[in-house]
Amino acid sequence: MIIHIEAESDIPIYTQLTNQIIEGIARGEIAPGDSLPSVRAFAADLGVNMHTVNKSYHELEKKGIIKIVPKSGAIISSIEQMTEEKKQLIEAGFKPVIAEAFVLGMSKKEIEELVSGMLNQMKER
Amino acid sequence: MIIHIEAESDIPIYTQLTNQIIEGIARGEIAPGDSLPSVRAFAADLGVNMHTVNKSYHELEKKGIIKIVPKSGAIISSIEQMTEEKKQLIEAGFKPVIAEAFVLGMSKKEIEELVSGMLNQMKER
DNA sequence: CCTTTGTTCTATAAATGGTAGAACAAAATT
DNA sequence: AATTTTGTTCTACCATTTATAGAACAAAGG
Repeated sequence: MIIHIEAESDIPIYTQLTNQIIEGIARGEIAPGDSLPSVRAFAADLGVNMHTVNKSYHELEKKGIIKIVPKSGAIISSIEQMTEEKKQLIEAGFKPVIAEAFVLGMSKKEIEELVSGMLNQMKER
Repeated sequence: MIIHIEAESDIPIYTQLTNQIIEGIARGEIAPGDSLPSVRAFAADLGVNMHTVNKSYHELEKKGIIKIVPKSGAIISSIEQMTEEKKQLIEAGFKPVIAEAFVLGMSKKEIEELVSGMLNQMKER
């Protein structure tokens, strides 16, 4: 999986990393059961600090996407059940981007097609 | 339009305000041509600092959603043409939320229905 | 004429983001 | 068994961001 960090971005490095790992899973490049590199190895690979990678991993664990097993590694979790709480968090994430797309002039149909197109880039389960 | 600011949130106050104004426009509660309150009046109303509202307004202007006319007010803009650059910014905004929803276990169909449902809360143009 | 307006400036305080180094105990490897 | 690697934890430092505060200004509005 190729990670591309932009130091100049206004998005924090650890967030860029978190998002790109999630996108890698969505695309099927890495799958549940697979291990992520160690924080030290990944940090050296990306040219960032160990603590920055560590923060990203803990963010992913908080979201329920990976499981950090001390002295063993960060393993991608299997998908658990969809709770109402999780669904509301996801909806809260969608809210501002949908409203902005609509206000900036995209039609409902265009937005739906954009979302469908992006979903087609992801690997079916 | 009702604005609800959560001081305890990890989302900056000016971002919360920006998003809720955008959502208000999307719902049709405020329309192009309408004026937003003055930074001082809005700040007093919300119980936040004048500069915080000012920052939100400038963020909205940067996005092309309002026009700040000095000594006159902040007027909601009409929708301009959809450029390829704007579409790519919107797509970049969708990317992480779609990937996360998918990885957290929502099916493509569920995601599409969630988006459609949220779009139906918005006022047709 | 007076108030309101957005802008601009300085200032302060807390939180965030990123890097850095060191130390530790446990797991994995050799 | 000895060594390396691992995630964790701690302190430390620095720049930026977030939020508030007050003051001053010129221009628009009533």
